[in-house]
Amino acid sequence: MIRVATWNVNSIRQRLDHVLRFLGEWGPDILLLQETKVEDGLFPGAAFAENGYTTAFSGQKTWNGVAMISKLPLEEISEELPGGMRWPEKRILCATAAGIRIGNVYVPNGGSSGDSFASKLAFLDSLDRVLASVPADMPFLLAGDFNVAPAEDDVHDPEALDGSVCFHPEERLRVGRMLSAGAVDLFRRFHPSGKAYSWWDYRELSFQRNRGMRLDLMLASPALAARAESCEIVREARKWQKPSDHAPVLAAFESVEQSAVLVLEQTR
DNA sequence: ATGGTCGAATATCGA
Repeated sequence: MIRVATWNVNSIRQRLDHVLRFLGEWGPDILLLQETKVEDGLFPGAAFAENGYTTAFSGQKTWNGVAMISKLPLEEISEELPGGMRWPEKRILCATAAGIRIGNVYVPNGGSSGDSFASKLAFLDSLDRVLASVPADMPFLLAGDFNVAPAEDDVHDPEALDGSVCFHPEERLRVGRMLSAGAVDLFRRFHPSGKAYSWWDYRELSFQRNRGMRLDLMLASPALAARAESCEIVREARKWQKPSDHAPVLAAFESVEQSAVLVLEQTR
């Protein structure tokens, strides 16, 4: 079994204790982080090394920043996604672990000014091309903070929020394209309906009132989705002292050896 | 319609 998680931590330096606690209590083999908000020279890699994890990170001062924390070796670490997608800000990190090519993304929020929304749509268009470039038999995971709630069950009030940032038809259309092209939204594979959120605004007691959005997604290629065993949102972490506004999302996959046995049994 | 709460960096901006 291989466990992979994604978490927008809203500053790795503010959330270091939370990340170590999550690693200890939930045991992911690989954890993808977004919004680390730290340049590479100040990334707290030693704290993870002391606990037996290897790290890869791509950060910048003040904003953005992505990282991967792993028990397993991280190979072919790159700031480029399959098909050649790159981005001028530090929003992309890609590596192979346990034979799975894993793309970690922090999609622009797109909420502050006019051209930032256009840039968000361009980022989502590029992700669509990334997925199209991946062969169906390649185990590939595209995960992170997409800043898009794909469906009505992914927001607390779809009527009120329709057309607003993170629940705008143009954003949902683009995520919908990825899903209809064959990418599998792992959380919805195991929880096809029902309200579910991974982010709650710090303001207006949103978490206490459970008014949130499901913005953190794990999209699996068909080959990897076939090996998925579970996918959960770890709401508990949003209750910890001084939390991130996002909760981790954790998925489990059969190891290649397990799935090979399954295929043999099915073809017998 | 506005502001509400965080984080980085120290006045505001981004989310």
